[in-house]
Amino acid sequence: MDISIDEFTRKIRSRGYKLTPQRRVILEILIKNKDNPLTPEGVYKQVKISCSEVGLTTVYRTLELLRKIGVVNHVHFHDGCDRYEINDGKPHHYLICLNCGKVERTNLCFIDKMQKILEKDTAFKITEHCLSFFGYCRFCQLRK
Amino acid sequence: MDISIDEFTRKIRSRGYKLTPQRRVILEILIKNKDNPLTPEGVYKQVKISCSEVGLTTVYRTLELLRKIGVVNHVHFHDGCDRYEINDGKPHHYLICLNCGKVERTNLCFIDKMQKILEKDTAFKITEHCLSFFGYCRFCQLRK
DNA sequence: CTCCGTGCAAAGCATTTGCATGATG
DNA sequence: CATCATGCAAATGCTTTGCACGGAG
Repeated sequence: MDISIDEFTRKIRSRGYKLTPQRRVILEILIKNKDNPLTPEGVYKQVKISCSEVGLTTVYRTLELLRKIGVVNHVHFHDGCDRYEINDGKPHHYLICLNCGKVERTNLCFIDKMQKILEKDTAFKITEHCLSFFGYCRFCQLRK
Repeated sequence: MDISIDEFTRKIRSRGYKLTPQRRVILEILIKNKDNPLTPEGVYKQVKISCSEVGLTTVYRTLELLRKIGVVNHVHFHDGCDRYEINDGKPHHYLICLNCGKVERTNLCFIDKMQKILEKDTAFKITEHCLSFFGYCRFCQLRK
């Protein structure tokens, strides 16, 4: 287990933010779903399932806060809503099937290399990136 | 000039879609803005500037149509709206400054290679991808 | 006591849909 | 002239904001 809640709570506190029960619950859910980027609505539902109570507004605000301090990443599946995943320091990239919606994760990555070259070439200081691939999974290829 | 409107209109017609004046205007605008992914609203404004009349709904529908037949790409800048750019066959990737919003384009790309390996490893058939980098441009780095 | 965080309700936008009208091949 | 495309208005859905209440230090 390379993700600990303590590590993240430290990060939150060190920035002067309080670790409220709501923030803790949301963090736990994100850690539990580390392989599955959740929408704010998805986080909200999981909160209910775990028998806790957190307002949807708070979910939105917390996710944005966590993103700002680098605890979660922002991901897009082109389906009209934002998704968030815990940032464990490894690159996460996704394969999204345009037919069945299946999502596969891959951590194959040339991005580090690409990022370094880009930073040198452009003098940009890169802090985040977002990469998703879209296409058809092996089953949907057959079904067409 | 490596982008011709005829090339795209052929693509549209060959799929059984009609080439209406509205679609033509939108195509022209996308070609004119090939270095600058536009939001549907942005396309709509450009239409007005060029003294044409196209409903916003039609803009949405046309962009989605063009995306489906591979004429435009879908891009995300994490700012709450979709963006579209003409697909000239070259990879387009972006550097988005989180401070001033400046967007730079780069076509440095390991994605082709990455895509081939991914397809082999996962049996996914990849048809699109979306890659953006976020960070701070050289000016905003100094201003902080 | 002062802040910061929360949660409700309402507002704000981007996007989609229903439907009657209009244009195209 | 049948079909597909358009455009308005309304609906939808995700996200943000205003504001009063509540809790921690």
